[in-house]
Amino acid sequence: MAGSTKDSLMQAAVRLFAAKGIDGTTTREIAAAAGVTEGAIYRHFVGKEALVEEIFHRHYLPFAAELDAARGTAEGAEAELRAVVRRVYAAFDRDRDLFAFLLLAQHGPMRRIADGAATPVRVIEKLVRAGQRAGTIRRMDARLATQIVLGAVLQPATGSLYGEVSPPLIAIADQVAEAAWRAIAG
Amino acid sequence: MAGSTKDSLMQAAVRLFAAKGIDGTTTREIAAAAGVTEGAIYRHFVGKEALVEEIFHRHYLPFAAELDAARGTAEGAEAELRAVVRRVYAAFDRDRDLFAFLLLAQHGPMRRIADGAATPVRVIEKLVRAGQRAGTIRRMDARLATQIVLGAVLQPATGSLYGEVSPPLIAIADQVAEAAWRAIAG
Amino acid sequence: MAGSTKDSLMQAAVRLFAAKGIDGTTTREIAAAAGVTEGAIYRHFVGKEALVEEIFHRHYLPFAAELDAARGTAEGAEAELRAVVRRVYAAFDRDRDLFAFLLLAQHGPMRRIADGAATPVRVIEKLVRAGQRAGTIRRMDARLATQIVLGAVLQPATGSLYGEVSPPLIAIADQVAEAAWRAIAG
Amino acid sequence: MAGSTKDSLMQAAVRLFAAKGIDGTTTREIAAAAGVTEGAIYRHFVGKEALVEEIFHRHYLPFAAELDAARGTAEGAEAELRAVVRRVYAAFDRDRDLFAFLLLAQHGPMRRIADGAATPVRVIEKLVRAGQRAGTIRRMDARLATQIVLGAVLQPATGSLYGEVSPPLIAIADQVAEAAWRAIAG
DNA sequence: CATGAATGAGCATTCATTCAT
DNA sequence: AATGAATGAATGCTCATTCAT
Repeated sequence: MAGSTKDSLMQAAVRLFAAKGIDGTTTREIAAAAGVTEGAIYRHFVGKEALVEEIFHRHYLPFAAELDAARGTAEGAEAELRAVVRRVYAAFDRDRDLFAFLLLAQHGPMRRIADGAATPVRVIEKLVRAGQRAGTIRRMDARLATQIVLGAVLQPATGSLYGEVSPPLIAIADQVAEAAWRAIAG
Repeated sequence: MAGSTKDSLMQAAVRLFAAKGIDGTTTREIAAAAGVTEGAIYRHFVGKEALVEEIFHRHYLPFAAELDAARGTAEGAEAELRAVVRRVYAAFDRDRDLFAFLLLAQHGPMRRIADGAATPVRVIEKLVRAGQRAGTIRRMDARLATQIVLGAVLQPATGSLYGEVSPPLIAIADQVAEAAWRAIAG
Repeated sequence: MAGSTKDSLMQAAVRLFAAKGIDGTTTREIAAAAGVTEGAIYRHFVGKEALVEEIFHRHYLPFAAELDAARGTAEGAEAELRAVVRRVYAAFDRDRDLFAFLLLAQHGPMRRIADGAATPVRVIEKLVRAGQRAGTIRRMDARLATQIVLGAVLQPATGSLYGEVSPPLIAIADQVAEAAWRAIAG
Repeated sequence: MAGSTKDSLMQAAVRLFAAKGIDGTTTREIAAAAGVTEGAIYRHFVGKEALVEEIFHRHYLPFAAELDAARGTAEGAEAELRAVVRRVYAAFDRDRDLFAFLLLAQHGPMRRIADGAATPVRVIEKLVRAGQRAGTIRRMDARLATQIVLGAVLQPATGSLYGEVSPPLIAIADQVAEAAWRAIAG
């Protein structure tokens, strides 16, 4: 299959980035983990930064679209939120390394890239604003409400990475969705 | 004045770490920002890692103690939570760089250090368990409830660093405390 | 050609080590003398110390074996000593830098390595003990007799490095061998 | 007493130089071993090199004079040699560190300094030339004969530093002197 | 005399990247 | 496509030395 080495590199990079950070991971380590030499990286990516960006693009924006689609299938803000949380935790359970990478990449060099785009944050914000218009979500700053929900949902995922919460996360999805809902319900 | 250079170094380091990450900040940069040469770092710290650890120790554990004290002055879990959130946001407003550093250092090399100790996380957990015993907080996994509250409180701080929420945070402390409370209230 | 850069590095290192000592020679200088950049050193050696050790291993123990072989071809301790001295001085004339390096490395970090092994010192000691059993060498502490012979043979080589004795040393090999022999003959 | 710190520094330096070489010993280590701070070194010496030179001057040339005096009290080359060896080994037994330093300093930066001067080497050479004139020492290149004797005498000292020969050396002085004498006797 | 903080040049080593094969 | 050798800049750190106190 075409791109086998490229995939190995991206997979190895995700694992290492999740464990040691982007700056803390060297090209040598990535190559070694993928079973190739450093030079091979540059056959598939312009450089380390491009490798990071490609992983991010390949997963972050599609993930936002996936989330938005899940939201669209539900009726009412509460059901939408439950659908979104389920989808987030399913993604987490599917590939923890990738999720951890996405979590930390947002604080790093990916800030600009994710700026205007349809990110997961914007999906939740849309949901919040619709709920407020419908009167089911309390009147408060929508950006703030979004951050509160985001934190309530993502922090258990982070906590799971560090052993504070037991996997799989899908098992607690509805519980968290309900808690997040009460936090902002009108 | 005692410790002037050492303090300059720590202050400069916090600012740079918050902006570019620990691995992304060089000793050269820290020294330049503090107005000294690199060698001076090593008169005050064993190495870069020791500098990171000293900043962490000097602020993280004391911060947890401060939080626990704030919690102790309030009556009932709801009031306790409000007091804790106020204290957290006051700390954030006081020194955003330091708060940002503390936030990211937890994911990095500080994990072990903060392990058993009386961390902010444990302060909230204590509050949650007490509330559950008193029947004011819903019966659910205490660790999970802690993570939900933690996320609801800290994510707005993170969002503030990235322009999603307007400073000062103290202005929204009670609002957030109330939202976090509803999320877990019985 | 195999190992060209590696060989250049080792050759350059030997020359510089002989002239300025191991601690007194920098990786910068070695790389420059070999016509490469510093980084190239680390493709071939784990570090500076490993470079020193590899030079030592590649020459010191083989040299001991060569000496032992020369000893084995002669009959009687006196002839053996003459054969050994000839071989030592031939090696010196062949590569003075290498010999100088071997001489000084023995006092430095190579002490342990050469400890139990079949070193040149042990070759001479074997010769001495055999001579004593045969009655051609005086009864005295074999270790001491070995050191006396060793000094009588090596000091002219050291002296040659400093202009006290004219090269080539092979020209005085028999003379020195005879003097060393008389020193310990029965 | 005046010069107490200076003496401590020189004594500490000798010990460290003997153990780790001159380049391998740092000013920090010397200061620490002497119980002062680095700055104190520069109150007594222009720099590290001056410290090395002062130790060398204070001991090497006086030692040569002592040797020459010892030689002068004996009658005939053989007796002279015995007197010299006794004095050398007595010096070794008195301060092994100092002797080891002197031994290695000769290969290092002290070469020029010791060049024209009345060094121990020249004392032995004088003895050899006189013996050759008197007919008691074989006719051979005097510089070579000097090196042979030098090696036969000093190598057991070096060997003693490395555990090949048991101290005290004064116990084997006459034995070594006799061996060295036979090596060059007519 | 001695300290302790600071310097600035230099150290061994590592990095992301290039390129001939 | 991939390798393996090489680069050159940068990294964290150490060195001998200086100097105000």
